[in-house]
Amino acid sequence: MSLYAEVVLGLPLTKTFTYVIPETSKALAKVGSRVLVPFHRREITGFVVGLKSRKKREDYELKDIREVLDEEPVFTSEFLFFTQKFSAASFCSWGEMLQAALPPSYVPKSRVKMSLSEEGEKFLQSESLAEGETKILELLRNGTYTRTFIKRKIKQKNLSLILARLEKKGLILVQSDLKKMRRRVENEIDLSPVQLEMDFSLDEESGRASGIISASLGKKMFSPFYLHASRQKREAIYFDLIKKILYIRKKILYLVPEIALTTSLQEKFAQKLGENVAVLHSRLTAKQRESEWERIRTGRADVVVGPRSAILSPLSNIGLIILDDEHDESYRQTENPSYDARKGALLRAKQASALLISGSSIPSVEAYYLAKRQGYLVEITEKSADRKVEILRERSRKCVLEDKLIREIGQKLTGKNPDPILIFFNRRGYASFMICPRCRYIPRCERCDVTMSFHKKEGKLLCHYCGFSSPKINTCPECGGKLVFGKSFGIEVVEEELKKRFPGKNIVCFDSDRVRTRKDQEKILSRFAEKKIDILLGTQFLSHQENLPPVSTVVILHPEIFLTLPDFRASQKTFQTVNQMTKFLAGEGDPLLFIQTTNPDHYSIRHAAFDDYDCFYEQEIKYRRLMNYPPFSRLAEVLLTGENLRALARESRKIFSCVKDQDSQIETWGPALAPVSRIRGKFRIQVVLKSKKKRALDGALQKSLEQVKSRKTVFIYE
DNA sequence: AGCACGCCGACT
DNA sequence: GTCGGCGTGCTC
Repeated sequence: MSLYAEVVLGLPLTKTFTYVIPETSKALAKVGSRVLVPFHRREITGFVVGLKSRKKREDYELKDIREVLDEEPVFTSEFLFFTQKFSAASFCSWGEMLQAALPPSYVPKSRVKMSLSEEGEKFLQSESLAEGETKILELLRNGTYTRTFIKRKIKQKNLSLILARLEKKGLILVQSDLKKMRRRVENEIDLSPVQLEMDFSLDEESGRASGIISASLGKKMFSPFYLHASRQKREAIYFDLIKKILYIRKKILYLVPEIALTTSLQEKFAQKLGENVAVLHSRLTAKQRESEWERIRTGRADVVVGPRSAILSPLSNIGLIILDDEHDESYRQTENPSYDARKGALLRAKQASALLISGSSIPSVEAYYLAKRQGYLVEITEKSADRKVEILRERSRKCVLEDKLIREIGQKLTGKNPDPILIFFNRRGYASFMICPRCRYIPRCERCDVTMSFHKKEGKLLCHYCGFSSPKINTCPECGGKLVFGKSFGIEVVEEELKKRFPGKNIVCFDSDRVRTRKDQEKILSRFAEKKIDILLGTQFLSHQENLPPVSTVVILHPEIFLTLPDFRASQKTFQTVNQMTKFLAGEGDPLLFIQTTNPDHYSIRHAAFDDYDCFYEQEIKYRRLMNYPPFSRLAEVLLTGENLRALARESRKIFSCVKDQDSQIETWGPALAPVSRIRGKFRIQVVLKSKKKRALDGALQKSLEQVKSRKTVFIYE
């Protein structure tokens, strides 16, 4: 009797595929194993998600599994179940999600490669061929290449036809190669309980908070908590809880928004836990990634620390998931597979009957609202030190820095005890575009629908979306006029202005364009700490540096840039950014905060300046309620991307009409071109759906997406 | 996603 | 009439 396997593939397909398990592999093929399968003239890796002894229908001939790649499955059935639900909730492909859960080297794919045959070699010397054909053969003389490589090298259209012709004539050899990955499987081991010497003494309030949370440990069921407290307090409480979880021999998943934050955490853990901590993220080398992954899978690691992708780590027996800095939008993975790790954390904790602690000092209003309403909010409120705040209304658009600001900075720098100053401004480059005043020509990126930013220091034009750059041009290529800078200036202008106003002072600019390496970062930060820098100017990139020493004066220029974005969370983003920047104010010594803005009365800016989360929340939630935005509704943004704009337009209209047919009460926006309508040569069209009836939205979305052929990404806000 | 098939305009 | 564009459909 034959045995069949249900296989999912790492492609944007919703179906599973049935394969015959050959006699010889019967013992080996298990649920959760990787298999190599033939699929549409290719060989790719699939994942067994079910076994069957009878096939469903006889419509077509089933193919055999070529090879079972694992002796031990890579996925447990719990993990398969989790990813199935998580991918469905994220409207992305299950197979792609499973693929993303493995080290890339574990997902072999056959590459069809072309090489010159002996026949072809002879031909090349004697016969005459079409121009395209000769070019290809000449290229292949140098080696064996894949289709895509040849496509890139030779700018010939309908290449596949020519290749097919050459193959038919026997001039080229087409072979599929496969780099197979050996997987070093270690036996699972049962570690004796960790020797815990972690002693984090908690203050009274933190102790109480930790107590409230750990009280639910005994229940052994899913229990969510939201911890609203400062970073320091949160960390102490997390560690206290981690200790308790380890004691009952369960595992911990600790999520942070950025890879950079894993390093310092890892160090903190390593001192106490040694080998028991694993780190998983995309910047590890292939080898590191494999070894960390196997260590986690085999139960050698008790704690896994990582960014959003770590939600897909092969950890079993989870007792606690920590979701720190819950408000941070980098928990959202924006492409293939797209998901929100916060949603994943919730699902995974539920399935594991684990504790879930979300934490932040500036919660997203959605999460805060829910936590309040469902009674799992734990708060430790601290009054931040008194600060003097001055919000300067910008009067004329022409000046970079208001006179008053210049005076104040000058005083600070020359006063009795001069103290370094931090200045934040969030726009890279010198000017965000150049323009010909005569014919209105503006240099734009070839592959994206944006203007090229002018970077003076590097003397070039740069696209901030795809990274394409070209040398600076002075004259208009259309009419020969002299190009001038567009009116929205960048950080380099601020730097120039500061240097002009304060000659002799040491002014350093810290942005992602000029501070590239880790070493450069550290060099500047340590010089700043030693007070060898008078003014440190930086973009948001600087505000993400967590070990920046506090200073007595912080200046924020134009935080209202975000408010112009067509995004219902613009205020929240502004609040979070500004508030994060104010965290660098020292607690003592008359801290002083300046904000120069065209929008000085906006509540997000005002409340962030005074570090007043509660007031911000009250106002923001009012607005959300009024506008029926999340958390009072569910909002789904469907983004279609592809080379062909016509096809996209057609597909997007399909979504629109299908949703309307399903449920006329769902509010829709668009279809419309996305704010940036083309990136890297791919057009972007979006449809936004909104509904109070969350189930209805999901259902309608599911149904309409089935009919859409183009690449789609769904962002859910709730 | 990739890749083949099949149907329409512009050219040796 | 063919070549070569792109819309359409399929992959166990």
